[in-house]
Amino acid sequence: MATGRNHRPATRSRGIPEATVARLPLYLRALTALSERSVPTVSSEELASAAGVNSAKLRKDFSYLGSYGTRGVGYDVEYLVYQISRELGLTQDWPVVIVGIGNLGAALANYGGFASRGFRVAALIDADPSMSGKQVAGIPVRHVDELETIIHTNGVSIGVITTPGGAAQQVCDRLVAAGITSILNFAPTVLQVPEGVDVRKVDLSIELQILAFHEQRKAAEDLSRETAAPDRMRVPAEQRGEQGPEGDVPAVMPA
Amino acid sequence: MATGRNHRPATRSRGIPEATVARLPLYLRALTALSERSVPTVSSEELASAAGVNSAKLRKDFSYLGSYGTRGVGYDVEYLVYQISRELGLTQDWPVVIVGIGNLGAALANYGGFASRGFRVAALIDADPSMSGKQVAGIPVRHVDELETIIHTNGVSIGVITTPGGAAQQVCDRLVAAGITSILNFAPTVLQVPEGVDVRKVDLSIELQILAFHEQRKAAEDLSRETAAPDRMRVPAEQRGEQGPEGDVPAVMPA
DNA sequence: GAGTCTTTGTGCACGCGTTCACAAGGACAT
DNA sequence: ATGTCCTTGTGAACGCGTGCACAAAGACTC
Repeated sequence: MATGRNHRPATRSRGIPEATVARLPLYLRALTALSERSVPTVSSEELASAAGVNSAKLRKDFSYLGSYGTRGVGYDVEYLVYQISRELGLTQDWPVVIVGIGNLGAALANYGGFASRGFRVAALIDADPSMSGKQVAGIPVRHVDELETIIHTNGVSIGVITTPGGAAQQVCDRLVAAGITSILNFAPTVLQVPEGVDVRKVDLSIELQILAFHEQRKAAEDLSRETAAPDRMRVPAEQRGEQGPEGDVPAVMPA
Repeated sequence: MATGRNHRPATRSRGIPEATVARLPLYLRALTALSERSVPTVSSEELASAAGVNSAKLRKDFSYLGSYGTRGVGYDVEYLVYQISRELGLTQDWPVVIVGIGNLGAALANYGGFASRGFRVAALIDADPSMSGKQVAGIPVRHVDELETIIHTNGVSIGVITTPGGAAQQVCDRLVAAGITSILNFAPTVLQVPEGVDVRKVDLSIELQILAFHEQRKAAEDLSRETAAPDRMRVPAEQRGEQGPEGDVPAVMPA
């Protein structure tokens, strides 16, 4: 080390940019892989490429955590793993409840990625009484009536909602009232929460729609590049249900 | 309304900011709900609140699409639904393949949100031969050897990867080679793709880690506030493994 | 110990996204 | 018609995130 001299850039654990926080898990994953291969050190260039980001960005991200690298050498893998884990709060064990044990909830319960890295499924909760007591991924499903009790007894502060959209807000309200302050929402619903509660959402159909937008744009570009005369596009090529990129079919006009 | 007609603000389908595109599905969902309740028009304020965004942002977003509102009145719900659907490319039907029919893949196959809005599961694909022929959500699972054939015959351009992390890059390469240009990746892997291929990732453990970060920060703030003033609820000093926000335990220092 | 080489850490500039604040525009009543 | 009232559409300012480019700093050689 010897580098220990000062370097406490004021922007310590307080001011880490949100965009950086969102990338730390990515770095952590890449570093863990390196660690398992017993790689001792890694340069910003190598690590950045493994994490799929730009090396300057990575260095700047790490600079918010502190000066953990060695110039001319790179970063100590084990040390970085520890620092990032600590920064993300993964040195402690976060109990999590999953509410809504349908296909998706069951899939998440079975997902191995939980326990491995600081998270533990404290309980599975469902509103269907016929589910109660059944085991999913070795964990018994409990009725939603017990929600508050479960949260208090286990000191849960993170909840995952995998209910149908219609039930999500209701479940959310109960979770928040019971003391949950972080929610991961898989339901296709915009949750209203009070100040101080974090919500992150994962929404399959939104992601697909964004992809569809770009896909459409790419198709339109290809089409206009293919035909020398950009006047009339719309060739049978491609999928059946086609539509000009400027398909101004009024269809439904406002009255 | 009679407002229709004219308005072609130059910034047509070309320059829609990415951030706006990502919000369009949100607006669309809120509008669809209004449409089902037969609400004829909606103001930017109302719609914004339903979509969980700021009304100025919403108006600016819509301004990229064109001038579809009526001053003093608001937006025509049906008309906006149509315009946004068209912009997102949902007036056509996108065939999608899901690769990796484990718990998650099966959950997605069962998810109703697909067909309802412009997407159709063209095939389920898995590498396990014993899965082949079995039905999941009424769709037969086919072997990964058929991947290329399936994609070509159905003109698929969007692929969903729900394999384990180790297989993801390999599957991705095959999808891209077969002509897929948009990928939704659920595997915990950073995919390398050539120029022109869009990848969006959904990663449960990354989301949880981000929540954990904020949760830790909130806990640290509460703790430091508690020293001065007593707090209502919140029983113990938190779960077992607590750690100061500045827990500078050197633990392992690099050489 | 001096010089070279490598890689970090960061100052700076730029572009995107967000928000404010208000003029422009249209509906509706009189 | 004319005036009032309401809501949109947008110019402008600001802040965050990104990427470049380079000086600073340590390791390694001779």
